[in-house]
Order: sequence, then structure tokens, then C-alpha cells
Amino acid sequence: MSNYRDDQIIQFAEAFKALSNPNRLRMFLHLITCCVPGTVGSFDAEAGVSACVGDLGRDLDIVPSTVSHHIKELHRAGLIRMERRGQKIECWVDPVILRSLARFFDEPLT
Amino acid sequence: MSNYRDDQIIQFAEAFKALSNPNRLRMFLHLITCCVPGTVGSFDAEAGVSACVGDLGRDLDIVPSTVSHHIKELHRAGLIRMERRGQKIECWVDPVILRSLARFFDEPLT
DNA sequence: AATAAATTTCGATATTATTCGAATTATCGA
DNA sequence: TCGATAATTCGAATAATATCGAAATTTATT
Repeated sequence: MSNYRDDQIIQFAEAFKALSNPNRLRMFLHLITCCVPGTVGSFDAEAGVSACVGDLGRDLDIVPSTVSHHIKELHRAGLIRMERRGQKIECWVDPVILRSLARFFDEPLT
Repeated sequence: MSNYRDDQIIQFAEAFKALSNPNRLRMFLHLITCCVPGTVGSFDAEAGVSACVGDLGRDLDIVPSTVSHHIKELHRAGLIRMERRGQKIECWVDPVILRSLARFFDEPLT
């Protein structure tokens, strides 16, 4: 039937579950648009381009502990990577899974 | 930030929610691979190529009422279309949303 | 009209998810 | 070392989801 193994299907389902929450999806889009996938945003406080946990929760009307929880979910699903830089923890989108998700929907059309 | 309006983000989140259940994702993949998106599968019982509700539940170890529920979810999320043909109800993938989902992940990479 | 096949609806239950607030940990700067 | 900032952990309340089985509906066949 499908070209994917069952464990791959499970993995895709996990990714979609992570993106099924509107707030998590907004965070993911924030990361996608604020910096080139695979890289953390440059630290320009003026331009407001950044990607730490606190920034991702801004404009979302949820408390920090909830933001933290959501980011952990995105990370568990393999969508983002995280790294501590001083007090802040930087996040960025994993370009590999982004590519595989694009192919997931693109392949059947080509 | 993102290129999408908030109502579009909500709509994407709905689509991802529908695909977040492994059984629903398998059904979706079944539809994608059994027939060209936008068309129902040809009715060749020999080849086993078809896309009615009963067929989608086969090999999935879930009862018909659960299959029906899942298909309704896929339909509510706008992922598939359905049409009655006699006793059976045929399903096929909506090519428009498939394209928009592909772009969702493809755009940031290009 | 009666039966069979395909699907849906409904109600129930068990599991999982969302979000909060309080308390805790980690790091930086004075 | 103290205080401030950033983030996490934990427990709890509420809401949503997945799945089943029984009963009902729709369509085709005899």
C-alpha cells in the first residue's frame, strides 16, 4: 500500500500531533519564519528576531510553564532542536524533518 | 510573523489533528496511494483497488463504527471528499488541501 | 416484503491533552 | 553571594479523544 514502514507512519503521526495544537503550530511557524530552518535566529534585539522559549510564548496568552510544555512536545516529535545559551534556551526547526514532511504531501502529487 | 492568517492556521491545525491518529493516517495514506488524489479508485475487485469505508478499515483491526468515525474526522478536517455510490460510500483525497499542505512545509525551504 | 450488506448514530468508558499556579533549578550580573 | 531572569517540574482541574458494542438507517437483491 503505502511507501512508508509502520514505524515511519507512527513518527509522522507524532509530528502531526505536535502540530495539531494551534498554539504549538504558531510557535512552529514563528520558528520557521524568524530564521532559516536549521539555524537559530540572529540575536538582534532591535529587529526582534530571536527564538528563545520566552519569545515563542509572547503574543500567545499562555503562561511560561505551558510554553515550556509545548516546546517539549515539539522537541519530542522531532520537529525542533534546542540548545542552552546562557540563561536562554534557543530553538530552531530541524530542516531534515521539514523536508520529509514536505515530501509526504508532495510525493503523491508528482 | 507568519504568512498565514489566524483562521488559516486554525485550519492547518485541524488537518494535522486529523492526521495525528495512526489509524486515520493509515487510511489517508491508503487513499493517497490507491488512487490519484482527486479521483476515486477504479473498481477492480481483483486488484483490490478501492476506497469505500469498509476497505479503509480492513487490515486496521478496528470495528466499522470506529472506521466511520475516523473517516468523518478526515472529512471534517477537509482532507477527503465522500460520495454515496449505491450501498458503498466512496472516499478520495482532496487535491487542493494536499497541495496546500505540501506548500506549508515546502515554502520555508525554498 | 423480507433479508442482507454497508454505513452511521448513540451511549459508555478509558485514556490522553490543555492549561494553570506554585515551587524549583539554572545562569547571569552587581 | 544575592537578586533577577529564564526555564522546568509537578500536581490538579477540566476538556477532548479513541474505541467499542448495540441499535438504527440506507440501499440492493430476491
